Amino acid sequence: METETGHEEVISRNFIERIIDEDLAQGTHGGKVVTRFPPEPNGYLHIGHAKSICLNFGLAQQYGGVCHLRFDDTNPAKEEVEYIESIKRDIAWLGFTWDGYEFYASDYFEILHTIALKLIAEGKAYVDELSPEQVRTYRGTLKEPGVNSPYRDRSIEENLRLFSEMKDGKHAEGTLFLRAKIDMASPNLNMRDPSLYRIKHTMHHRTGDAWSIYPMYDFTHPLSDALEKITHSICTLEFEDHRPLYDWIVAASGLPDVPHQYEFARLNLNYTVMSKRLLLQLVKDGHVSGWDDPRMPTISGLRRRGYSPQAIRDFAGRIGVSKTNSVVDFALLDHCLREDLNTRARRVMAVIDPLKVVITNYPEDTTEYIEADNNPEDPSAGKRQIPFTRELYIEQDDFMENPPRKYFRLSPGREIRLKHAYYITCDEVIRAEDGSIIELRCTYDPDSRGGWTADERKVKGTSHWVSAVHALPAAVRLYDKLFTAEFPGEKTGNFLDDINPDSVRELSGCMVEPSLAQAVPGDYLQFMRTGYFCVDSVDSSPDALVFNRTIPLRDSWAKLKKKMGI
RNA sequence: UGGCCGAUAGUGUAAUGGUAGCACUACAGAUUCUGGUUCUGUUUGUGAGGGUUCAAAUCCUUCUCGGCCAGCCA
Repeated sequence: METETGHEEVISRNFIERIIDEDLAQGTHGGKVVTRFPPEPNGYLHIGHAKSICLNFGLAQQYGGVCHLRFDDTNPAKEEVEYIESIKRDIAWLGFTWDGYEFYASDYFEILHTIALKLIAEGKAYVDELSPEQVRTYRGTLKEPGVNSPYRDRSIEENLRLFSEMKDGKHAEGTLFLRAKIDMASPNLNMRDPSLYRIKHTMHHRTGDAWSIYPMYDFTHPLSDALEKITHSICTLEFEDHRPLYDWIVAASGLPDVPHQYEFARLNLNYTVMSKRLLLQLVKDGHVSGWDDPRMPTISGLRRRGYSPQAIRDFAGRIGVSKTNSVVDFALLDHCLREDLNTRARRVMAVIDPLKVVITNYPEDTTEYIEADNNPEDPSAGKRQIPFTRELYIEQDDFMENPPRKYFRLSPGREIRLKHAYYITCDEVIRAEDGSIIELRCTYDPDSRGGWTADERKVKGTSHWVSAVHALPAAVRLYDKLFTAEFPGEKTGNFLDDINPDSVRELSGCMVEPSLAQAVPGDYLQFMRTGYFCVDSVDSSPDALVFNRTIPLRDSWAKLKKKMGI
């Protein structure tokens, strides 16, 4: 890329790109780049996974390689088909394709078993029968070395026989297990004879009851990578300690292709939680309506909330890739969202908290249609006609009887502009018996049609509005952060203590412009002057519209109000 | 304190021996038929000490702080 000065622009690369560049230069993997995204189907994908997905699929795209989607389904006790479906849906929605490269670790069970046999035959693995408690004791501690299991030096024949019995389901869970024979004194606990296979008499969602032994992650993962000829196996920081084991397993297998593992820092976001265990708890305990609750940081939650895949991908690109543990500010995600939605969202008028306005000098029984831009940021989005009549609704917030300084919306005697329509002046305030304001009587200036006048007089305030007879009633859900604390659970140790009691507020009786009758889930909408919204994909129906607020518009008036102490 | 990893404005991320930059946030102003958008500007940084060098965020060294690891989970 050339800059204006003609100098070559330095394109900064993250540490993984540099490694790949170097590998390509050295011809390490025959010039190939093959990555993989290896979710365990035991929960829904969240924004942290999106970072990994964008990284792995993005790298493959960038280097003309491929990225495999591989389900790491080695623990049937926790995994379900529902999760596989949701994961595929989410990755596709984010905009990535894996074509024919869809794999399952369970497809390798047969060959994995063969490799296990080979390790046993070479004296690199043995069947142990220590109890789980004993295993813990024998493993030693962080500072003290472990002790060899008394079963460590069984004959190869006996190991083979026992392993075969395990496979044939002749033993109970937790009795026998296969472990690698490495080094019980290693300072790296992962190398203290890690387990390779455990007995589980559980139905597997793909292999059914074919197996009563299942391979462990540390055995399965490196071999799956080698089998698929993965070149760069990218995982998160907590697996750094596993890399020596990863390399040991690949070497012991004798498989020809040697993938390498690289670790990067997982995404942390403030004001939310990112572990599947905690997210599962929110779902199971009913703190949210499900994995796709619009307050959840899951991909499906963000989608239902109205996020665009482009915004999420942009975010993933901006947070960078490094080995530094960090916490990204939620404000950056907000920014990416608003920036994308600003160009994408169709502008509509919706009054969330209606206040009736009667224009006394406007004829009754007259409807005039006013033209409005669908998106001022994008002329190709076209225009539409909006009905204007004598009786309208505007936002309660857009009227104040005794306005403070710098308030330039409607108040008695003051003139404002109705967006796209006319200037109106408030003449009279109508109250209910309890004193509350229920209606405004206004007059309009017929010469201000379209929102301007020939005399070019300044009208600072502009309100959105809907025609009372044409407006569609709707429910609107105003979402806020799920947690009030920047680091949920930091104070008390229990993240539930920091749940935001006002994370959702549902308003009914909102009035939206008639064009919204055609809105469908997946549409990106901006309720002018209010925020970005979408049609709720679960609860909305044509005769009972439900909108979710994706994110409010920036509101400098709210800031000002706060500063002035109002 | 066994091992591994990390530390650059408030946050995230560049600079790989040669002018510490970018984005977000915050703040100030301009523009605006959305108090949106857009534009302009401002504040703030190399964890500490020592060393090598003409020159150190970068190399060496000591220290400090933080993260991860003792599942038959991934």
